[in-house]
Amino acid sequence: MTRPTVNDIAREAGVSLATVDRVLNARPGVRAKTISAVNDAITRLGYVRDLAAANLARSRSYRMIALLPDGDSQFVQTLAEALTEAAALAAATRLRLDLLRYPPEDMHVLSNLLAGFQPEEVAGVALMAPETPVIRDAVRALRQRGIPLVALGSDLPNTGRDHFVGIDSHAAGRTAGVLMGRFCRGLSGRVLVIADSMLLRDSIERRRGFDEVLLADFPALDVMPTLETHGSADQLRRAVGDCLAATPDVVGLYLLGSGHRALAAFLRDRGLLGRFVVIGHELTPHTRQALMAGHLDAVIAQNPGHLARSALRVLRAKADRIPIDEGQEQLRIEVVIRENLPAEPREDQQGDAA
Amino acid sequence: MTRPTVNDIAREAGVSLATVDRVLNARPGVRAKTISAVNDAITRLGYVRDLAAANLARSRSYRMIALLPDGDSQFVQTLAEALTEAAALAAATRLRLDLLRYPPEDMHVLSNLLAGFQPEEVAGVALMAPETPVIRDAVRALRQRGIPLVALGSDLPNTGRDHFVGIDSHAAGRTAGVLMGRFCRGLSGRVLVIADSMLLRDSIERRRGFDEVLLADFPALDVMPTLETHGSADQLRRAVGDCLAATPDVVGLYLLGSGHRALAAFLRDRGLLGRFVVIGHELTPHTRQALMAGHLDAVIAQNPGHLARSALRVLRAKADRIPIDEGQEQLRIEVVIRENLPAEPREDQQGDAA
DNA sequence: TAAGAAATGAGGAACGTACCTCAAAAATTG
DNA sequence: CAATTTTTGAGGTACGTTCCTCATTTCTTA
Repeated sequence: MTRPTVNDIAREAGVSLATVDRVLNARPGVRAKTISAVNDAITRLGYVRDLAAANLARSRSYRMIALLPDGDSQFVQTLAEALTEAAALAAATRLRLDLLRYPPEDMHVLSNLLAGFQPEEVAGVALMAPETPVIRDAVRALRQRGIPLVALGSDLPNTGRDHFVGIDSHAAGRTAGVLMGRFCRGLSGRVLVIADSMLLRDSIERRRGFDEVLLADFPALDVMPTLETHGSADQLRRAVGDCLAATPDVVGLYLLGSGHRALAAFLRDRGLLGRFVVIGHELTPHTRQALMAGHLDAVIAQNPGHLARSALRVLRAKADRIPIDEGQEQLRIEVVIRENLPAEPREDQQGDAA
Repeated sequence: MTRPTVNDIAREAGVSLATVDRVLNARPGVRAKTISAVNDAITRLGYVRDLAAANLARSRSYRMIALLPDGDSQFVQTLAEALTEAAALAAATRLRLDLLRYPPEDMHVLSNLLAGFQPEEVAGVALMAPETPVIRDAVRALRQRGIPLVALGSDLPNTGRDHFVGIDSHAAGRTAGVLMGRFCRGLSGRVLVIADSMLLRDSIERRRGFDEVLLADFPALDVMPTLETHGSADQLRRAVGDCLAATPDVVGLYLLGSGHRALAAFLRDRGLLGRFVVIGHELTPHTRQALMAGHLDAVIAQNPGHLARSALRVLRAKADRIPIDEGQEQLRIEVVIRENLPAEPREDQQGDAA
């Protein structure tokens, strides 16, 4: 009736507890025949190791590290908060997360940080970084030392990272493209694409997906070359202003990255708010506000809370060398419009010990 | 350096371990002054109770029950699988889930089932059922006995259920409405609404949300009275056929419930596939296929995996009387189009004991 | 201030697993 | 077959908490 324990296995298999323990924990000195006898008993009884007890006995505690670029990106900021929150909850199951920020302008700082992590101290690393050669090497070396690493938000496919926690940027761009195309049904004209910088893998892939869809399925829409703002509101005003002046038949705006506040301010000044179909990425206080006000028609987003929790779950699984639940870790490309905007996250996080 | 334990609290507060235990577990016989002394020590040390150890000591095991209506609804089927899968994972943390189905035509069977659950045996119940008077009474009685209950998929607001795991149907209907309106930009005409039955709370609320949006924001579209199919493909063919014959200017179809396969077959027969904007609910093998084929333009969905895991987490939290993480339990109203369709779930679930 | 009640302390057993040591048994080798 | 190696058994301690008992101290109140 109750759950079988290691003692039950021993009895069932006709061996001692010590032998069961050797088999369960893959310790040496057991004959193949005995091993299979124990495993048979395990399957016969339907034994499932009590992870709580196991971790308690091991007095295992996991120190994880999350590395995010420094700067004032709203998305990174939100993700940092989500990580902190997820870590607070995971603290009850002996996981500690240190959240570090690195200067995005110098990858050597990050590389040195990574090089300093030792397997005795660090049970896993979640990293959000572009895949430069320096980083690639540092990640490879880290994994060589036996420290699991998951790429967070932006993939590092050529580093052998253990897992990627995030959404497929290309598919996200395609999704944005379809929405742009469909929301512009019956219209013909040009679509402006605005990015911080086209050096980031994410931006490139989104743009590629977006273009694909518009080219194939919405011939009435014409996608213009990307306007790069480098995070500057002035540059955005200038670039978009010039472009609108030169091409009067703009019907849609696609923001690959940030700049929603600057764009809204600019459009408001010109009396153009609501004139275009506007689609952007990531749900931040700014995009949320723009959605509510109706200046922004849709946002393609990944849920920072899910991102954070998934990263911690995967890292723990990797540290324990147990398989991950693919279904649970598959993050959705969310389409957010005003009508399915989730309620504002509340601020009062009361971690109560009682 | 290491995590503080109950012994550390005792030392810090200058009391005995027994007293700390009394405070932590809200046992009687401690002066208010002592309680606050202990709590101060707890906050000073940043103590977080080790849940693994706590549950081990309690040798608490949770037997939860999930109750779903019987029948061949694809969504319920998928949800049942998700629950089984989530339960398999939760087994490692001493949770057992019994999944029961009840005949949807007789609520007294369900009511009797609920009446039979005793708090000594059942740590929590997840229930998907319409809110009839019989059920309302049974749920109230259950909670009176101290058994936590969460409403699954469809809310039971007047029963005092501990929590609702699911999405807001009204908002889901509004979301469907906006997509219908925007995907029909430039068109004017009628929109057909097809439902299994309008007796279900969900259908009513979706319909209400849908109507609201179309009425307020898309005056060019005219919503027709609901066609009820009662789950029968024939009835669907007849009703939709009659309606299309009578009103030639139909531009959109909205499926409140199931019937995607029957609708696709009907439209194919008539050579009408792809002629209308079609929007439906829930991601099932049928809607997935229809999305891929392009017969269905968007699906408003809730993620069955999230639903299942959220239900188990909430029930466990309720059983432990600890607060739930609102952020994590807030389920999103997903908008699924072909471009953000998640990869087909794989079948090979390998639960490995080693 | 003495009797009674309330609060606190001391100690131990238990939960299921990990990990250790030492001795005994079994298998393998020369 | 004896010597050696390998495998197995027996038993203990530890992890951090819960929950119990019984003794002792401290506070109330008549």
